Amino acid sequence: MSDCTLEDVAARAGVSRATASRVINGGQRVAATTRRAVEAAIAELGYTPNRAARSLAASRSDTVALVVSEPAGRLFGDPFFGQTIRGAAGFLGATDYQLVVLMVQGDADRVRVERHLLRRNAAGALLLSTRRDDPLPRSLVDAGVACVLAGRAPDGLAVTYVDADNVGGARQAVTHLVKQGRRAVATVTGPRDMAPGADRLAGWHLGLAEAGLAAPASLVAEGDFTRAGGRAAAEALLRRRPDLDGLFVASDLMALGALEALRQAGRRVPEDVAVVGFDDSEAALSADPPLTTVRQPIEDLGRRMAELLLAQVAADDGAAAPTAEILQTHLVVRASA
Amino acid sequence: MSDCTLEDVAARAGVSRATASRVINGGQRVAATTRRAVEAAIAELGYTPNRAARSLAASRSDTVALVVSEPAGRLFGDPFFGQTIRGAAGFLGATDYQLVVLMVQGDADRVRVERHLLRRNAAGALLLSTRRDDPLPRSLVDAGVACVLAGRAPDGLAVTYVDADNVGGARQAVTHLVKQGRRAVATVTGPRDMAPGADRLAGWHLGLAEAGLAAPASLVAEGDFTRAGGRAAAEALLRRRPDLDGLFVASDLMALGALEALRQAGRRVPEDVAVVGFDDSEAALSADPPLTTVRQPIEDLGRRMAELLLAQVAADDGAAAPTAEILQTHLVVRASA
DNA sequence: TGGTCGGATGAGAGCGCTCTCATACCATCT
DNA sequence: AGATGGTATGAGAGCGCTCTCATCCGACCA
Repeated sequence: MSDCTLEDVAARAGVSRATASRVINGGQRVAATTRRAVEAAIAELGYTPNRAARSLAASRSDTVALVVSEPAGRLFGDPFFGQTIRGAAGFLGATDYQLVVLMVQGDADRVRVERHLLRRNAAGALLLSTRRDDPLPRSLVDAGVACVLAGRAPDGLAVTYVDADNVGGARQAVTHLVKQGRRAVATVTGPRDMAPGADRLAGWHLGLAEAGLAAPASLVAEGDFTRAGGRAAAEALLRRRPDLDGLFVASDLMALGALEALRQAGRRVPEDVAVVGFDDSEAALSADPPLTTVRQPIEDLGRRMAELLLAQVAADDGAAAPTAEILQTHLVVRASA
Repeated sequence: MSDCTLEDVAARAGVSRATASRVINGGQRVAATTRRAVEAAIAELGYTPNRAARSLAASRSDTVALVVSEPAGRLFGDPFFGQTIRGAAGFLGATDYQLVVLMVQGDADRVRVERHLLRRNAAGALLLSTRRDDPLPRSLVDAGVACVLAGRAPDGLAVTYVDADNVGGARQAVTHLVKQGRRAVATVTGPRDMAPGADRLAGWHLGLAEAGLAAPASLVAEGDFTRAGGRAAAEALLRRRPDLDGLFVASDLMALGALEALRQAGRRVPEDVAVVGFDDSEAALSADPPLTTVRQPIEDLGRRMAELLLAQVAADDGAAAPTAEILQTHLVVRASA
């Protein structure tokens, strides 16, 4: 099984190396009998192509880079990171491509990774990064390196991306609250200059509008995706709007803080105030009461990113139009709303 | 910056390709002035070696495989997975090696991955897998492929591994409970045929022994690392030992279940029963009350695994003795104990 | 001064594969 | 029968690098 080359396969099948190669790569222009002979030889020998030789000769890479910018890793949290990798690696496992993980933790790394990609050491890149001002996506696009972003692309950047339906998910959450008879449905937002923060707020607006309810500024408080921030925002909301009876919080972690604030204020959840979070993190399940929340298909996101990247690589006629793909979210109803 | 080969560097430096290569690879037997000339050329040209060509010519791989067996991914949970990758990839980023993630989700994958590694398509493998009966580690060791396991190695397998100090962590937890004056300290264990389950139980025994307390079987209930399992085990414990005043639960998730059982039984935490978990997962923080727990240095674990693997690869005199490395755990005191 | 030794360097042969061409072959058409 | 076209195949030139040898040159010794 160990070392055996194309040459060996060719010899055993009684053909030339070129023909054996043809069979392996799609097998166009090969007579059926010849192909069968080669395939048999491959099976008997347990042949596996040498990846290095292959990509050297073809001057293309069989590697897909997953670039993780450190701030992203921190903010999105590990589950997000791990699940995305799982999705992408799972999909790529069925192809000839391999997933290599590139971590960017400082400027030296940034340069190294950028050079690596620009020199075409990977077929393309999957970018995980929250920073909207990260220059890497633009460099790659300009250099014609195939890439796919996780999360909505920055304005003005024509690049393929896959995102969870933040707007739709938030809308769903609000609709759910309204259906429970809530009329004063407030929201704790994420930072508004981050796409998920802005989008979930937009979804809240949409949900209220659909229900014919007003969305005054007094029902909006900005958090920062941390637990403490969620708590502070909820407290402000409670002060401004004592009539509050529904609360959509743009992340589970913030919702945990909001739950504290509500408890402290003597409000029962969900009797007095119904709460819906976002993310369906582990924390949502362990909250008290368990949090109704919006689940994002993170693993699917990783998978789709990989899929779209390969499509882009395959159709490398340069002019491949950037695609945007929005993955449906799903409301998980628990006790809090 | 883009394509420029060793040949270009050599030409610019006025030397032969061989000499340029020497400078890049350790630079033995090269005159100081020559070396400087080559280094200058490299800098000016922004040269980066072609990985494929390199590993083809040297017939070695610059790739480290991280093999994730699916059951492991599920059981350990995503945070474990993500953090390990982060640690390993972070460390490897500073070397010439790259981390490729290989997911094993079925038999086809198993064969593919095994063949991949046996054919030396990677310099070595980092193995993440809970199944003690997984045949992969043994195959690799037998074939002389460098590898490092996450978690204690199965008995009889001479292989390097890195593990968190499950015994010590559990001991610490128990000692903490005893120091709070608890005398009837029970434990909810993981499955005993899993190393972490067995080791944490051993730590519990150790802690009690050190405190001069007895450890009757009535204080032990087996869980399965799930929340429901933890709840059931705690209920059993409460039934058997109404005098229970301390509880060490071998995972946070199970501790969440135990907390439910205690609440239902009308016991206050920590007043009536003090509880300590294990893992310091996100859930621990959001539990009610926030869980005192044992934190494992997962990211360090990934980093050390990578480090030990490279050491093994470097010292490939075959007879490299397997190393075991145990990473210290750390008690995080919150409200539950 | 001739001989010797050792370190610096260059020449060149691959590593295992892909891919372009040229060639051989057969069928079809005039 | 000769011309034409299309398809299956083989020959061979690299891809960019490493590594073994042979070579060269200056230093040192007798």
